[in-house]
Amino acid sequence: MGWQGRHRLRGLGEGLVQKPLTVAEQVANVLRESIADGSLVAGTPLRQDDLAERFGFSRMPVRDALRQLEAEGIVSIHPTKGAHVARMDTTEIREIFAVRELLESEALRLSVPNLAREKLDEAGHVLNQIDAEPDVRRWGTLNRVFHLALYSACGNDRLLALIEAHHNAADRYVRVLLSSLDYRSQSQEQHRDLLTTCRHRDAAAAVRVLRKHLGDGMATLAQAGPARKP
Amino acid sequence: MGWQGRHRLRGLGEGLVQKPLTVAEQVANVLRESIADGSLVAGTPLRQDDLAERFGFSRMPVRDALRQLEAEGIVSIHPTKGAHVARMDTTEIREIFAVRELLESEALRLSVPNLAREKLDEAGHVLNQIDAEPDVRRWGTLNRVFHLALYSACGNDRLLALIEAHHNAADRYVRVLLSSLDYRSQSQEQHRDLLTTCRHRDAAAAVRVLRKHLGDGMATLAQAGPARKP
DNA sequence: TTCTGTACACTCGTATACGAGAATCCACAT
DNA sequence: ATGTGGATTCTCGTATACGAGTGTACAGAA
Repeated sequence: MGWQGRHRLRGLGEGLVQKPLTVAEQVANVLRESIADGSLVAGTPLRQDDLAERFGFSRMPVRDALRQLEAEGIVSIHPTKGAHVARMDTTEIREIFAVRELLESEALRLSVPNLAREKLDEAGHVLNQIDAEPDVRRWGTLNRVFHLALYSACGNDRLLALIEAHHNAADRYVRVLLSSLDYRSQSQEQHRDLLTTCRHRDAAAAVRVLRKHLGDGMATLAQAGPARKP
Repeated sequence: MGWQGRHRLRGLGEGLVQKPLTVAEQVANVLRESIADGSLVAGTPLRQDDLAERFGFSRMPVRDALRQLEAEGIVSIHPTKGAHVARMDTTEIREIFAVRELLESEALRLSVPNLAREKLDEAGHVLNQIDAEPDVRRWGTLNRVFHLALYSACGNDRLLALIEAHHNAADRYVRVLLSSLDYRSQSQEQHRDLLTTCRHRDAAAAVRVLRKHLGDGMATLAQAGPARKP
């Protein structure tokens, strides 16, 4: 496992700490990232003792973090049986992508007319970063940043939060796709189409591109067929 | 406060306990219900010590419960400052209802063609229950049951879960509406229209009715203007 | 050899305990 | 009378400790 931080968790957002970051939240952030980037694969048991020892804290903040992640849907907890990285079968992936398509289409439709030029440029910059980024692990994060930038002007924070949550839930599976260079170039092409339509303020066309983008991703994923329950 | 259960929490679903109900979950259920039915109004501070003593347990399960409720968006937690029942200003209510309209319209559209006749009858039965129910506190629950019954055949469990969560988040504000008999009768009328269109398998019409139903509710709420920050 | 029962080990849920940070209140000075 | 400083108190976050439930492994009997 390559994610142990061990006493060195704080490191992002060190300067502008509005809310004091509790240990539980830091642990949750590290675990979420490790799950998203594939370091922790589906089904991996998450023992409270192990995690506590690994991070160098007690079990209490670990418990809090696990509960938080359970609420986000990326770990499952059974009382007396422990927690494990949530599994997703094909039907669940289909469900997630259906919800994503619904949420993101609406957000995009609302956002396009109000998108500032800076945001568009920012999104374009992220696309270039993706092209230049060799490390697949960071691709998921950049992908999320790009999409959220396009939705950012939708004027509904709750909608954005939902979208981000579902992105996180799906990221570790999407990452499987990204190992394929074919899919990556196809995805980037769609991303640029998306950005262009947004620049032209053509919301309807943008939504069409987005729907195809998500549909292609899901189809590839469902076809690949993720791991089954043991 | 009229919600203290104190050592007598278990009582619903006593027989078929698939997962052992932890104390934390029981506490969460009681708190959620108390918030939804208005016993705990927005802004009420939730002190861990108080709750623990009131319920007769220690602070640990209370902490777990609060974290769970925070994830559901109905309580806010600030580290070192404690938890309180989440406040919602007008814009947030607007956001919630926008999301609800999006989610529930889609669920209804998908569900209508597949709704079994039993479910329709069940929904109709719930409507009669609402008419016969004098206690406003139970109205919110019945309302949720009715709506979810109509969506139940949408074939997307995750979508249903999202809808239920947003119902819970909004329930305590909707409850304010229900104290008005005017709104209650209007709402019931729309409910029956909704059921009728579903019986005719007219998804488009059903969605129109639902949109108006939700739109009216939000408009009334936004106009009423909920409590401000102190 | 196989099946069963018992005992052990493991993990979680919950309780208690301690330290740190924030808020409040009172006293004192201006 | 009012503003400021400090001390007390309150609450939370985290650590440690204990009890209960479950799974497993080993031994003994069929």
